[in-house]
Amino acid sequence: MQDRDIERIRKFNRFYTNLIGILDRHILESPLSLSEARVLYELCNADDPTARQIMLSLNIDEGYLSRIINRFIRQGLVKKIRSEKDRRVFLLSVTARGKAQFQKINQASSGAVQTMCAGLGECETQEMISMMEGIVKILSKKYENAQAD
Amino acid sequence: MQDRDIERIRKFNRFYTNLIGILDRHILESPLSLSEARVLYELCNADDPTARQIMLSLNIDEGYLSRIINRFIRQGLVKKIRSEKDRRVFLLSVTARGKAQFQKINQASSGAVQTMCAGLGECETQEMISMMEGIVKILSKKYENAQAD
DNA sequence: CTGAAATACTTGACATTGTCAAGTATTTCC
DNA sequence: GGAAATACTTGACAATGTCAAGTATTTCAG
Repeated sequence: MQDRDIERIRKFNRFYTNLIGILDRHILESPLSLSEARVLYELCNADDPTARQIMLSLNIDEGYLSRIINRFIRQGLVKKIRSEKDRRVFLLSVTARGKAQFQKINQASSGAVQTMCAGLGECETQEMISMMEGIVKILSKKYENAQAD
Repeated sequence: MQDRDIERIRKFNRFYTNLIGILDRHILESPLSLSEARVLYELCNADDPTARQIMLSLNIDEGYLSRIINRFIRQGLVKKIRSEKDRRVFLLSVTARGKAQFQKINQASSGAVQTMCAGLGECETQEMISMMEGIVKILSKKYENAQAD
């Protein structure tokens, strides 16, 4: 691959980093931080999640995560019950309130995406989405479940 | 735009956020933090940069930036001279040492991109790049100089 | 069966990163 | 000439993330 190609990719990366930064700022208007939002996302989308599992899939510090989860519990967003199979682990579940909070963030996030696309024509939008999916398809061969480098 | 479309875009955003996170971790092996690296990038790529200008283009806190720049000066990466035209502003310039540091980060960053693309065929790579540029083209109508939301 | 090692989570201490607001110097413009 | 605006700095602090040691439980080699 040529230097010129790398430069083009990096240019995209800079552009998209910036864009994601703008989108994320919308989410930060919620009572949750970015990391908290990601943890909640993970909790809502994994089945029978545990701290360890989230730590691995989010590649987040174990202690930091422990505090986030316990904050969620204090806020009534999440419950944990000790596993009967292995009493070291806690099975985590999102409460109704947690799900509501998640929905709120979700809607804010979707709203931000809509804002980002406002003004684009239907055709352009579809084109863009299929390019996004094309990129994922090409890159996900390597980065499917990549957490480390 | 349909909910389904938003979800597809958000999926890409999650994928790419994750990918950028992986790439950034390479840069963090340098002595500069991510923000510092971005400031240095900006300093190296703007002409006659000033703090204010960087603050605007990076959308970073003024005080925070001030400290980063003064740290750079202490480290001999940057020099500032008071503008004769307007003695409130400082004209910033990157020293040889600063440029060397920048090159180092640059190379690490390019290396990370290469790793990310390793294993892709020439054709796939070109396809991917043109999709990236297609996305930028579509979105940059709105987000050309977007800093705020 | 026992005890050393491994695993899951917690906690304290701390470093880094980022934010807010007040402060100084200079310039602009009525 | 002086109030308002601009460019930058500084202090105080909050948010975020990291490291390592600590507790409880389980696994597994001998």
